[in-house]
Amino acid sequence: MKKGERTRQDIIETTAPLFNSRGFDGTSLSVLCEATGLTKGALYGNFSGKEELYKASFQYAMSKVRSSIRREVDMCSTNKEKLLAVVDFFARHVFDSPVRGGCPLLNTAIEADDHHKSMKKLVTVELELTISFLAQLIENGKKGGEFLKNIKSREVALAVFCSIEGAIMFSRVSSSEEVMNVVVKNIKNQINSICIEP
Amino acid sequence: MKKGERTRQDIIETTAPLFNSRGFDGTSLSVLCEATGLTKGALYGNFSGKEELYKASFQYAMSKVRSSIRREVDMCSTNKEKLLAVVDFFARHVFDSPVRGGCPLLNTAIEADDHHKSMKKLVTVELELTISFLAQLIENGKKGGEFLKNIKSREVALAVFCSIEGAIMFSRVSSSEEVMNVVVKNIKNQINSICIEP
DNA sequence: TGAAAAATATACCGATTGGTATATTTTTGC
DNA sequence: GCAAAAATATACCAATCGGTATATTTTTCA
Repeated sequence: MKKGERTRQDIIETTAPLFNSRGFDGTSLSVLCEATGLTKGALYGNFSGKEELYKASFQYAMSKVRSSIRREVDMCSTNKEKLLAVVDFFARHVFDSPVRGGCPLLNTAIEADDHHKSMKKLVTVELELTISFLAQLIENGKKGGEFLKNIKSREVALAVFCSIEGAIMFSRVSSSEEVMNVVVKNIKNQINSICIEP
Repeated sequence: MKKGERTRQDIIETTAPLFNSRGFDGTSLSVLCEATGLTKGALYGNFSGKEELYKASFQYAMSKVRSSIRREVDMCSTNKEKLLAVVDFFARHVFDSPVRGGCPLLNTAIEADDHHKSMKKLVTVELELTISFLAQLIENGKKGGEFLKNIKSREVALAVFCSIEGAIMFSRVSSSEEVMNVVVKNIKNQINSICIEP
Protein backbone atom coordinates (compact mmCIF):
# COMPACT_ATOMS: atom_id res chain seq x y z
CA MET A 1 0.00 0.00 0.00
CA LYS A 2 1.35 3.38 -0.99
CA LYS A 3 1.93 6.13 1.53
CA GLY A 4 -0.99 8.15 0.22
CA GLU A 5 -3.53 5.45 0.79
CA ARG A 6 -2.20 4.70 4.23
CA THR A 7 -2.35 8.35 5.26
CA ARG A 8 -5.84 8.75 3.87
CA GLN A 9 -6.98 5.80 5.95
CA ASP A 10 -5.20 7.11 9.05
CA ILE A 11 -6.91 10.45 8.65
CA ILE A 12 -10.33 8.86 8.33
CA GLU A 13 -9.83 6.65 11.34
CA THR A 14 -8.82 9.64 13.42
CA THR A 15 -11.50 12.02 12.25
CA ALA A 16 -14.45 9.62 12.31
CA PRO A 17 -14.86 9.67 16.09
CA LEU A 18 -14.52 13.45 16.09
CA PHE A 19 -17.23 13.99 13.51
CA ASN A 20 -19.37 11.36 15.21
CA SER A 21 -19.07 13.06 18.58
CA ARG A 22 -19.20 16.70 17.64
CA GLY A 23 -20.95 16.77 14.29
CA PHE A 24 -19.91 18.46 11.09
CA ASP A 25 -20.39 22.02 12.25
CA GLY A 26 -18.83 21.32 15.62
CA THR A 27 -15.64 19.89 14.19
CA SER A 28 -13.30 22.53 12.83
CA LEU A 29 -10.39 21.97 10.51
CA SER A 30 -8.03 23.04 13.26
CA VAL A 31 -9.15 20.24 15.60
CA LEU A 32 -8.97 17.80 12.71
CA CYS A 33 -5.39 18.91 12.06
CA GLU A 34 -4.46 18.71 15.70
CA ALA A 35 -5.94 15.23 16.05
CA THR A 36 -4.28 13.87 12.95
CA GLY A 37 -1.02 15.67 13.57
CA LEU A 38 -1.20 17.05 10.05
CA THR A 39 -1.57 20.48 8.59
CA LYS A 40 -4.39 21.80 6.49
CA GLY A 41 -2.19 21.46 3.45
CA ALA A 42 -1.84 17.73 4.06
CA LEU A 43 -5.54 17.31 4.71
CA TYR A 44 -6.46 19.10 1.52
CA GLY A 45 -3.91 17.03 -0.35
CA ASN A 46 -5.85 13.93 0.61
CA PHE A 47 -9.41 15.26 0.56
CA SER A 48 -11.10 17.89 -1.53
CA GLY A 49 -12.50 19.56 1.59
CA LYS A 50 -14.18 19.15 4.94
CA GLU A 51 -17.33 17.79 3.35
CA GLU A 52 -15.61 14.93 1.55
CA LEU A 53 -13.70 14.03 4.70
CA TYR A 54 -16.97 14.05 6.63
CA LYS A 55 -18.59 11.66 4.18
CA ALA A 56 -15.59 9.35 4.18
CA SER A 57 -15.55 9.39 7.97
CA PHE A 58 -19.22 8.53 8.16
CA GLN A 59 -18.87 5.62 5.80
CA TYR A 60 -15.83 4.37 7.63
CA ALA A 61 -17.76 4.58 10.92
CA MET A 62 -20.60 2.59 9.41
CA SER A 63 -18.27 -0.07 8.03
CA LYS A 64 -16.71 -0.41 11.45
CA VAL A 65 -20.06 -0.78 13.18
CA ARG A 66 -21.16 -3.28 10.58
CA SER A 67 -18.05 -5.44 10.89
CA SER A 68 -18.31 -5.38 14.67
CA ILE A 69 -21.88 -6.60 14.47
CA ARG A 70 -21.19 -9.24 11.86
CA ARG A 71 -18.40 -10.64 14.00
CA GLU A 72 -20.88 -11.38 16.76
CA VAL A 73 -23.68 -12.50 14.50
CA ASP A 74 -21.41 -15.00 12.79
CA MET A 75 -20.83 -16.71 16.10
CA CYS A 76 -24.51 -17.61 16.36
CA SER A 77 -26.12 -20.60 14.74
CA THR A 78 -29.86 -19.93 14.65
CA ASN A 79 -31.46 -16.86 13.14
CA LYS A 80 -33.15 -16.01 16.39
CA GLU A 81 -29.79 -16.05 18.11
CA LYS A 82 -28.35 -13.86 15.38
CA LEU A 83 -31.16 -11.36 15.76
CA LEU A 84 -30.75 -11.28 19.50
CA ALA A 85 -27.01 -10.86 19.05
CA VAL A 86 -27.60 -7.66 17.10
CA VAL A 87 -29.90 -6.33 19.78
CA ASP A 88 -27.44 -7.26 22.49
CA PHE A 89 -24.64 -5.66 20.57
CA PHE A 90 -26.34 -2.27 20.58
CA ALA A 91 -27.26 -2.67 24.23
CA ARG A 92 -23.73 -3.50 25.31
CA HIS A 93 -22.13 -0.70 23.34
CA VAL A 94 -24.30 2.28 24.21
CA PHE A 95 -21.40 3.92 26.03
CA ASP A 96 -18.68 2.06 24.21
CA SER A 97 -19.53 2.28 20.53
CA PRO A 98 -17.13 0.98 17.85
CA VAL A 99 -16.61 4.61 16.88
CA ARG A 100 -16.70 7.04 19.77
CA GLY A 101 -19.78 9.24 19.90
CA GLY A 102 -22.58 6.68 19.63
CA CYS A 103 -24.45 5.39 16.63
CA PRO A 104 -23.25 7.16 13.46
CA LEU A 105 -26.60 6.54 11.79
CA LEU A 106 -28.46 8.33 14.54
CA ASN A 107 -25.99 11.18 14.87
CA THR A 108 -25.63 11.81 11.17
CA ALA A 109 -29.33 11.43 10.45
CA ILE A 110 -30.20 14.16 12.94
CA GLU A 111 -27.57 16.52 11.62
CA ALA A 112 -28.31 15.73 7.99
CA ASP A 113 -32.02 16.16 8.41
CA ASP A 114 -32.55 19.84 7.82
CA HIS A 115 -29.11 21.24 7.71
CA HIS A 116 -26.77 19.02 5.72
CA LYS A 117 -29.10 17.74 3.08
CA SER A 118 -26.30 16.29 0.98
CA MET A 119 -25.89 13.65 3.67
CA LYS A 120 -29.51 12.53 3.68
CA LYS A 121 -29.11 10.12 0.80
CA LEU A 122 -25.93 8.64 2.25
CA VAL A 123 -27.58 8.08 5.60
CA THR A 124 -30.72 6.64 4.05
CA VAL A 125 -28.69 4.11 2.10
CA GLU A 126 -26.93 2.97 5.25
CA LEU A 127 -30.21 2.80 7.16
CA GLU A 128 -31.75 0.62 4.48
CA LEU A 129 -28.70 -1.65 4.47
CA THR A 130 -29.11 -2.12 8.20
CA ILE A 131 -32.81 -2.86 7.93
CA SER A 132 -32.21 -5.25 5.05
CA PHE A 133 -29.69 -7.11 7.13
CA LEU A 134 -32.11 -7.49 10.01
CA ALA A 135 -35.01 -8.35 7.73
CA GLN A 136 -32.93 -11.03 6.05
CA LEU A 137 -32.23 -12.67 9.39
CA ILE A 138 -35.93 -12.72 10.13
CA GLU A 139 -36.78 -13.96 6.66
CA ASN A 140 -34.26 -16.77 7.01
CA GLY A 141 -35.78 -17.58 10.36
CA LYS A 142 -39.21 -17.83 8.80
CA LYS A 143 -37.95 -20.20 6.13
CA GLY A 144 -36.12 -22.25 8.74
CA GLY A 145 -39.21 -22.61 10.89
CA GLU A 146 -37.94 -20.45 13.72
CA PHE A 147 -40.36 -17.58 13.23
CA LEU A 148 -44.06 -17.43 12.48
CA LYS A 149 -44.82 -17.37 8.77
CA ASN A 150 -47.38 -14.60 9.00
CA ILE A 151 -45.06 -11.86 10.23
CA LYS A 152 -43.60 -9.25 7.91
CA SER A 153 -39.83 -9.31 8.14
CA ARG A 154 -39.23 -5.70 7.18
CA GLU A 155 -41.81 -4.44 9.63
CA VAL A 156 -40.36 -6.39 12.51
CA ALA A 157 -36.89 -5.22 11.55
CA LEU A 158 -38.01 -1.59 11.50
CA ALA A 159 -39.75 -1.87 14.84
CA VAL A 160 -36.73 -3.46 16.48
CA PHE A 161 -34.29 -1.00 14.97
CA CYS A 162 -36.25 2.15 15.77
CA SER A 163 -36.69 1.06 19.37
CA ILE A 164 -32.97 0.60 19.73
CA GLU A 165 -32.08 3.92 18.15
CA GLY A 166 -34.51 5.76 20.39
CA ALA A 167 -33.08 3.97 23.39
CA ILE A 168 -29.53 4.90 22.37
CA MET A 169 -30.53 8.54 22.25
CA PHE A 170 -32.24 8.40 25.63
CA SER A 171 -29.66 6.32 27.45
CA ARG A 172 -26.69 8.28 26.17
CA VAL A 173 -28.03 11.72 26.93
CA SER A 174 -29.22 10.69 30.38
CA SER A 175 -26.05 8.70 31.05
CA SER A 176 -28.15 5.79 32.22
CA GLU A 177 -28.41 2.21 31.06
CA GLU A 178 -31.91 1.82 32.42
CA VAL A 179 -33.76 2.91 29.31
CA MET A 180 -31.75 0.69 27.00
CA ASN A 181 -32.23 -2.27 29.32
CA VAL A 182 -35.98 -1.74 29.43
CA VAL A 183 -36.23 -1.40 25.67
CA VAL A 184 -34.08 -4.46 25.06
CA LYS A 185 -36.26 -6.48 27.42
CA ASN A 186 -39.29 -5.32 25.49
CA ILE A 187 -37.73 -6.18 22.14
CA LYS A 188 -36.81 -9.65 23.36
CA ASN A 189 -40.40 -10.22 24.45
CA GLN A 190 -41.55 -9.20 21.01
CA ILE A 191 -39.06 -11.48 19.32
CA ASN A 192 -40.13 -14.36 21.51
CA SER A 193 -43.73 -13.69 20.60
CA ILE A 194 -43.01 -14.29 16.92
CA CYS A 195 -41.10 -17.48 17.62
CA ILE A 196 -42.49 -20.93 16.94
CA GLU A 197 -42.22 -22.77 20.22
CA PRO A 198 -39.60 -25.49 20.18
CA MET B 1 -46.53 43.27 29.15
CA LYS B 2 -43.50 45.50 28.76
CA LYS B 3 -41.67 45.84 25.50
CA GLY B 4 -38.68 43.92 26.79
CA GLU B 5 -40.65 40.82 27.65
CA ARG B 6 -42.47 40.90 24.34
CA THR B 7 -39.23 41.20 22.38
CA ARG B 8 -37.61 38.45 24.37
CA GLN B 9 -40.51 36.17 23.55
CA ASP B 10 -40.47 37.17 19.89
CA ILE B 11 -36.78 36.37 19.68
CA ILE B 12 -37.27 32.95 21.23
CA GLU B 13 -40.15 32.08 18.94
CA THR B 14 -38.08 33.03 15.91
CA THR B 15 -34.86 31.35 16.92
CA ALA B 16 -36.33 28.09 18.26
CA PRO B 17 -37.02 26.62 14.80
CA LEU B 18 -33.57 27.70 13.64
CA PHE B 19 -31.75 26.03 16.51
CA ASN B 20 -34.02 23.01 16.18
CA SER B 21 -33.26 22.64 12.48
CA ARG B 22 -29.61 23.52 12.35
CA GLY B 23 -28.32 22.88 15.84
CA PHE B 24 -26.30 25.12 18.08
CA ASP B 25 -23.09 25.04 16.09
CA GLY B 26 -24.93 25.37 12.80
CA THR B 27 -26.80 28.50 13.81
CA SER B 28 -24.66 31.61 13.79
CA LEU B 29 -25.46 34.89 15.44
CA SER B 30 -25.72 36.49 12.03
CA VAL B 31 -28.56 34.20 10.92
CA LEU B 32 -30.25 34.75 14.27
CA CYS B 33 -30.03 38.49 13.72
CA GLU B 34 -31.28 38.25 10.17
CA ALA B 35 -34.21 36.05 11.21
CA THR B 36 -35.24 38.24 14.09
CA GLY B 37 -34.61 41.48 12.24
CA LEU B 38 -32.47 42.63 15.14
CA THR B 39 -28.82 43.39 15.60
CA LYS B 40 -26.35 41.64 17.82
CA GLY B 41 -26.60 44.51 20.25
CA ALA B 42 -30.31 43.93 20.67
CA LEU B 43 -29.85 40.19 21.05
CA TYR B 44 -27.22 40.66 23.72
CA GLY B 45 -29.42 43.15 25.45
CA ASN B 46 -32.03 40.44 25.90
CA PHE B 47 -29.81 37.39 26.40
CA SER B 48 -26.42 36.95 27.96
CA GLY B 49 -25.17 35.06 24.93
CA LYS B 50 -25.83 32.42 22.31
CA GLU B 51 -25.88 29.66 24.89
CA GLU B 52 -28.64 31.23 26.98
CA LEU B 53 -30.71 31.89 23.88
CA TYR B 54 -30.23 28.28 22.84
CA LYS B 55 -31.48 27.00 26.17
CA ALA B 56 -34.46 29.33 26.14
CA SER B 57 -35.29 28.26 22.59
CA PHE B 58 -35.13 24.61 23.50
CA GLN B 59 -37.42 25.04 26.46
CA TYR B 60 -39.82 27.09 24.42
CA ALA B 61 -39.84 24.38 21.75
CA MET B 62 -40.60 21.78 24.36
CA SER B 63 -43.40 23.80 25.88
CA LYS B 64 -44.92 24.20 22.45
CA VAL B 65 -44.74 20.48 21.73
CA ARG B 66 -46.20 19.72 25.10
CA SER B 67 -49.14 22.09 24.74
CA SER B 68 -49.87 20.75 21.26
CA ILE B 69 -49.99 17.24 22.61
CA ARG B 70 -52.07 18.11 25.63
CA ARG B 71 -54.61 19.82 23.42
CA GLU B 72 -55.25 16.54 21.64
CA VAL B 73 -55.02 14.37 24.71
CA ASP B 74 -57.61 16.47 26.49
CA MET B 75 -60.12 15.70 23.77
CA CYS B 76 -60.01 12.00 24.63
CA SER B 77 -61.99 10.37 27.38
CA THR B 78 -60.34 7.04 28.12
CA ASN B 79 -56.70 6.60 28.99
CA LYS B 80 -56.19 4.23 26.10
CA GLU B 81 -57.51 6.87 23.75
CA LYS B 82 -55.23 9.46 25.33
CA LEU B 83 -52.22 7.23 24.90
CA LEU B 84 -53.09 6.54 21.29
CA ALA B 85 -53.61 10.25 20.74
CA VAL B 86 -50.03 10.92 21.77
CA VAL B 87 -48.75 8.26 19.41
CA ASP B 88 -50.89 9.58 16.61
CA PHE B 89 -49.73 13.09 17.28
CA PHE B 90 -46.11 12.17 16.68
CA ALA B 91 -47.04 10.19 13.62
CA ARG B 92 -49.01 12.99 12.05
CA HIS B 93 -46.38 15.63 12.71
CA VAL B 94 -43.22 13.95 11.52
CA PHE B 95 -42.86 16.46 8.70
CA ASP B 96 -44.93 19.15 10.32
CA SER B 97 -43.68 19.48 13.86
CA PRO B 98 -44.94 22.22 16.19
CA VAL B 99 -41.47 23.73 15.92
CA ARG B 100 -39.81 23.30 12.55
CA GLY B 101 -36.96 20.81 12.50
CA GLY B 102 -38.54 17.78 14.13
CA CYS B 103 -38.56 16.63 17.72
CA PRO B 104 -36.52 19.03 19.89
CA LEU B 105 -35.82 16.26 22.37
CA LEU B 106 -34.25 14.08 19.73
CA ASN B 107 -32.32 16.87 18.05
CA THR B 108 -31.00 18.40 21.22
CA ALA B 109 -30.19 15.08 22.83
CA ILE B 110 -27.97 14.10 19.94
CA GLU B 111 -26.16 17.40 19.87
CA ALA B 112 -25.89 17.60 23.65
CA ASP B 113 -24.58 14.09 23.97
CA ASP B 114 -20.85 14.51 23.55
CA HIS B 115 -20.46 18.05 22.49
CA HIS B 116 -22.71 20.36 24.45
CA LYS B 117 -22.69 18.70 27.81
CA SER B 118 -24.33 21.65 29.53
CA MET B 119 -27.54 20.71 27.72
CA LYS B 120 -27.59 17.09 28.85
CA LYS B 121 -29.30 17.81 32.14
CA LEU B 122 -31.88 20.07 30.50
CA VAL B 123 -32.72 17.43 27.91
CA THR B 124 -32.85 14.67 30.47
CA VAL B 125 -35.34 16.61 32.57
CA GLU B 126 -37.59 17.11 29.56
CA LEU B 127 -37.30 13.46 28.58
CA GLU B 128 -38.31 12.37 32.05
CA LEU B 129 -41.25 14.75 32.02
CA THR B 130 -42.42 13.18 28.78
CA ILE B 131 -42.05 9.65 30.09
CA SER B 132 -43.80 10.57 33.32
CA PHE B 133 -46.70 11.95 31.36
CA LEU B 134 -47.05 8.76 29.32
CA ALA B 135 -46.54 6.54 32.35
CA GLN B 136 -49.23 8.45 34.21
CA LEU B 137 -51.72 7.80 31.42
CA ILE B 138 -50.92 4.12 31.60
CA GLU B 139 -51.06 4.09 35.38
CA ASN B 140 -54.47 5.76 35.29
CA GLY B 141 -55.57 3.20 32.74
CA LYS B 142 -54.51 0.41 35.05
CA LYS B 143 -56.47 1.88 37.93
CA GLY B 144 -59.47 2.41 35.70
CA GLY B 145 -59.48 -1.16 34.50
CA GLU B 146 -58.42 -0.37 30.95
CA PHE B 147 -54.97 -1.91 31.12
CA LEU B 148 -53.65 -5.11 32.62
CA LYS B 149 -52.55 -4.75 36.22
CA ASN B 150 -49.30 -6.65 35.78
CA ILE B 151 -47.65 -4.29 33.30
CA LYS B 152 -45.09 -1.72 34.39
CA SER B 153 -46.22 1.73 33.36
CA ARG B 154 -42.81 3.30 33.06
CA GLU B 155 -41.47 0.44 31.00
CA VAL B 156 -44.34 0.57 28.55
CA ALA B 157 -43.97 4.32 28.31
CA LEU B 158 -40.25 4.02 27.58
CA ALA B 159 -40.79 1.37 24.93
CA VAL B 160 -43.45 3.40 23.19
CA PHE B 161 -41.50 6.62 23.34
CA CYS B 162 -38.19 5.21 22.12
CA SER B 163 -39.89 3.52 19.18
CA ILE B 164 -41.42 6.80 18.15
CA GLU B 165 -38.19 8.76 18.45
CA GLY B 166 -36.32 6.20 16.39
CA ALA B 167 -39.05 6.33 13.79
CA ILE B 168 -38.92 10.11 13.68
CA MET B 169 -35.22 9.96 12.96
CA PHE B 170 -35.65 7.34 10.24
CA SER B 171 -38.70 8.82 8.56
CA ARG B 172 -37.38 12.36 8.51
CA VAL B 173 -33.97 11.58 7.11
CA SER B 174 -35.39 9.27 4.47
CA SER B 175 -38.27 11.63 3.71
CA SER B 176 -40.69 8.74 3.95
CA GLU B 177 -43.71 8.11 6.11
CA GLU B 178 -43.42 4.36 5.75
CA VAL B 179 -41.20 3.75 8.74
CA MET B 180 -43.30 5.86 11.07
CA ASN B 181 -46.46 4.12 9.89
CA VAL B 182 -44.98 0.69 10.47
CA VAL B 183 -43.75 1.62 13.91
CA VAL B 184 -47.06 3.18 14.89
CA LYS B 185 -48.88 0.06 13.77
CA ASN B 186 -46.55 -1.98 15.91
CA ILE B 187 -47.02 0.27 18.92
CA LYS B 188 -50.80 0.08 18.60
CA ASN B 189 -50.61 -3.70 18.56
CA GLN B 190 -48.56 -3.57 21.73
CA ILE B 191 -50.98 -1.22 23.39
CA ASN B 192 -53.88 -3.44 22.43
CA SER B 193 -52.08 -6.42 23.89
CA ILE B 194 -52.01 -4.80 27.32
CA CYS B 195 -55.66 -3.86 27.18
CA ILE B 196 -58.35 -5.64 29.12
CA GLU B 197 -60.91 -6.69 26.55
CA PRO B 198 -64.17 -4.80 26.86
C1' DT C 1 -44.72 66.30 27.94
C1' DG C 2 -40.31 65.62 29.52
C1' DA C 3 -36.68 63.28 31.77
C1' DA C 4 -35.00 58.79 33.24
C1' DA C 5 -34.63 54.23 31.87
C1' DA C 6 -34.75 50.70 28.75
C1' DA C 7 -33.93 48.90 24.29
C1' DT C 8 -31.54 48.90 20.13
C1' DA C 9 -28.04 50.07 16.62
C1' DT C 10 -23.44 51.07 15.22
C1' DA C 11 -18.91 50.10 15.02
C1' DC C 12 -15.65 47.69 16.50
C1' DC C 13 -12.67 43.66 18.75
C1' DG C 14 -9.41 39.58 18.39
C1' DA C 15 -9.90 34.89 17.15
C1' DT C 16 -11.14 31.46 14.16
C1' DT C 17 -13.36 29.74 10.13
C1' DG C 18 -12.72 26.93 5.58
C1' DG C 19 -9.75 27.17 1.92
C1' DT C 20 -5.53 27.94 -1.29
C1' DA C 21 -1.03 29.05 -3.60
C1' DT C 22 3.43 27.91 -3.17
C1' DA C 23 7.58 26.25 -1.15
C1' DT C 24 9.69 22.28 0.97
C1' DT C 25 10.16 17.65 2.20
C1' DT C 26 9.46 12.79 1.54
C1' DT C 27 8.49 8.87 -1.10
C1' DT C 28 8.71 6.26 -5.21
C1' DG C 29 10.59 3.58 -8.98
C1' DC C 30 14.19 3.18 -12.17
C1' DG D 1 21.38 7.04 -5.62
C1' DC D 2 19.00 10.02 -8.23
C1' DA D 3 15.39 12.43 -10.54
C1' DA D 4 10.45 12.67 -10.92
C1' DA D 5 6.40 12.54 -8.44
C1' DA D 6 3.84 12.63 -4.49
C1' DA D 7 2.98 14.33 -0.01
C1' DT D 8 3.31 17.76 3.35
C1' DA D 9 4.22 22.28 5.49
C1' DT D 10 4.22 27.21 5.48
C1' DA D 11 2.14 31.32 4.95
C1' DC D 12 -1.36 33.45 3.55
C1' DC D 13 -6.47 34.81 2.17
C1' DA D 14 -11.12 37.03 2.82
C1' DA D 15 -15.03 35.97 5.53
C1' DT D 16 -17.16 35.01 9.54
C1' DC D 17 -17.24 33.76 14.28
C1' DG D 18 -19.09 35.18 19.17
C1' DG D 19 -18.90 39.08 21.80
C1' DT D 20 -18.64 44.11 23.60
C1' DA D 21 -18.30 49.22 24.37
C1' DT D 22 -20.68 53.00 23.25
C1' DA D 23 -23.81 55.94 20.90
C1' DT D 24 -28.54 56.50 19.58
C1' DT D 25 -33.27 55.64 19.64
C1' DT D 26 -37.47 54.22 21.83
C1' DT D 27 -40.26 53.29 25.69
C1' DT D 28 -41.87 54.17 30.17
C1' DC D 29 -43.97 56.64 33.75
C1' DA D 30 -44.44 60.51 36.68
